Amino acid sequence: MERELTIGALAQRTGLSVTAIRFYEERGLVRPGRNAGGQRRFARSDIRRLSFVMIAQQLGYTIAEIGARLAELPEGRAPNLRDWEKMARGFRAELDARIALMQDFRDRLDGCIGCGCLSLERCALYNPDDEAGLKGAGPRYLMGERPSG
Amino acid sequence: MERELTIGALAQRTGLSVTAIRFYEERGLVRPGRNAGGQRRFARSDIRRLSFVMIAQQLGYTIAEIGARLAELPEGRAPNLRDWEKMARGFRAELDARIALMQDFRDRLDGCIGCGCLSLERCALYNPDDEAGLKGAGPRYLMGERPSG
DNA sequence: GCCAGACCTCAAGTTTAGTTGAGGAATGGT
DNA sequence: ACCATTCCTCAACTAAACTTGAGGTCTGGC
Repeated sequence: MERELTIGALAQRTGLSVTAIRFYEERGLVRPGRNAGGQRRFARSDIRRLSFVMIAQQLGYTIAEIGARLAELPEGRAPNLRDWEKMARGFRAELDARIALMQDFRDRLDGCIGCGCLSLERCALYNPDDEAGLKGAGPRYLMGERPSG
Repeated sequence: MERELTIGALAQRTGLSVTAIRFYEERGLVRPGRNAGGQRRFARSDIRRLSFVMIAQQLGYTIAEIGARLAELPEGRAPNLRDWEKMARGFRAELDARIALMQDFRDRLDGCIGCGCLSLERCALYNPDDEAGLKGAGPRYLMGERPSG
């Protein structure tokens, strides 16, 4: 049983394409070594790293945001369970916030879409009392940049 | 008080940029008329139409998906409350499904990130019992295309 | 009736997240 | 040694959702 994985093996294990993995390397999400012939050799822990990337992407995070999360993991050695758990705690907290926000959106939705207002100035969805909630972290295609007005 | 709005006025009311509104017209999300000089003139109901676009985008829907929803509204006349409510019902149902899915993801997350599995083959997040749930409708950057493997 | 500011079209550029293709080198089983 | 498969780099292409720029026209207040 090999200690290291070729890019093809990693692709098979994760379901990602080989080109996607190279792209992720370019963006700093994985840092494979090279063998004598110049080919990439990945640690087994990179399976998990890329799993995390895929999951976070499904949840709407960008590569840059995911990279920032992964940067919390130790650099030199393979991250252990404790490292992952620590990192996952922050991730889960953000996810909780996102879910709460979506529920909030949904609850406002009936009132807003169905209501008689024709102006966003009075729209509950665009002018919720707690504007702060919308300014927090999170993927921009989910939360969006608020229009400046 | 004017019955129709210029593109600039609409931009101010919605917080969108003028160019974004032109782009949305190109994609069929609004269908303004033109005045004698060839300039766009929008109905007041387009404020609401664009509000919907913005909200749906914040929730992760693509322009194409939003266009499909808006196509449910009547074409010739300005949509009334009942039209909007009918359309919003379907939208809300989808949103509920999305929230349920995210909660599901979150619940699986602790086990998956914190667990000892190094292979996606046994990962609860990638191989949930109810695969069907992931294949349903919804924005692809939230739900993602499942990798083929 | 002048003219700043708003509007018009069309083309090209931007970012994100990759894919596709060309041309070549390394790997590993026989 | 052979050679199919896998891997390498680099450049260019794709799609979505806009923005920016060039060059020109309309509108409306004085």
